[in-house]
Amino acid sequence: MTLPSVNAQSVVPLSTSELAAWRAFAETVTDLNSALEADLAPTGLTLGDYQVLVFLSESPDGSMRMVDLACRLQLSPSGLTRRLDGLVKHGHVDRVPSDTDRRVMRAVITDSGRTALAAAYPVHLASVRHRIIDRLAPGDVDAFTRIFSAIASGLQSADDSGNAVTS
Amino acid sequence: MTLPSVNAQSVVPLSTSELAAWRAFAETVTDLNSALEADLAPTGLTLGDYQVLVFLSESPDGSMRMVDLACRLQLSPSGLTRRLDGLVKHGHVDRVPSDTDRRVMRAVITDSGRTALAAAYPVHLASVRHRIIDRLAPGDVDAFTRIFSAIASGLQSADDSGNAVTS
DNA sequence: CGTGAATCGTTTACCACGCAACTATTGCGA
DNA sequence: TCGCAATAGTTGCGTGGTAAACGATTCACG
Repeated sequence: MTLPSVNAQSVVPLSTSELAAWRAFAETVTDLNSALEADLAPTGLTLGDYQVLVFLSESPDGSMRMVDLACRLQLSPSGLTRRLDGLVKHGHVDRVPSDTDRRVMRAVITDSGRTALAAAYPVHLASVRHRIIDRLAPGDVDAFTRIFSAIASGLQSADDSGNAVTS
Repeated sequence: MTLPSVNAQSVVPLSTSELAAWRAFAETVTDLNSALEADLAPTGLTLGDYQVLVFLSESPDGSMRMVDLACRLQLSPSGLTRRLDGLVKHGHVDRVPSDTDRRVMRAVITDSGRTALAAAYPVHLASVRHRIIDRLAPGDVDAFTRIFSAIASGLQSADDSGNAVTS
């Protein structure tokens, strides 16, 4: 504890262009999410509901274990329980106990769920395209992918380890 | 139901590279926010608290009207009221009624608030730098700014107007 | 086998936010 | 100047998230 918190003080500040990048990002993400949510709202699905249906529909048998689904959705177990409650109430998803492991419940997309997803898909597609993709200059699509892949890869391991990010 | 919902169907799907960009973004943003929040947690401030203090400290007299602050924070009036409750309780912010308009309350950053902000600043700076900026290739910083400025500009007007986004 | 650790899902606080209703105040127009 | 719409902030309520505690089940290992 004699060392002055290792490296917190010695970080080189953001340059003007770096600061601009960070601010543009931070100020936009919230609004963007709100817009995507609002675009999807007329379909009767929230963005969260939509993602559940997407993941389930992409599964070969249209079902997933709760744990796996929660992981994909970046949701806590209890959060997924609540989110599924809504989808089950609307008839878009069924809860089915696994026959091989009596601890696990599988979420299964219903016909109603597939119908709702099919109806929401073009709306969401148009939303993403108009709000984001169409705003990008030709070369920026790849830059976009490159940037967030790089950020994501740095996020995987270094949670509270602090400095062991890379070199 | 004869017409295929006007224009939802006619949207051109995402290409492989466009889809990759969208997925990389969508899957990363949540984790990134969690990481920034976790990095800042040891300072005793949430990201939301931090932003309040930043905005107040940037004001010439260290104070702002609730409405203006809520707008900057992209928060509802009630949301700001409650967020300030916490900061006031911790002594980082004072509520002071305006002397020119008795409807308005001004949030004022206290010495304690400036101290907490000064302590949190290098932590947050290091967080943003390590999580984001240092991950970017040289030319990508400007691409980052360009991308989110473009997205933000498209968000400003077109809320539920649907298609009047641009051309 | 059998027992203790690990896993799975839910329930129970608790917290943060938005919406709508409400009070107080201001400002505009007849 | 009177009255009414608009504005500012707070509060009650519903929603949706997490963390922690809990029961049920499975797994690993002696």
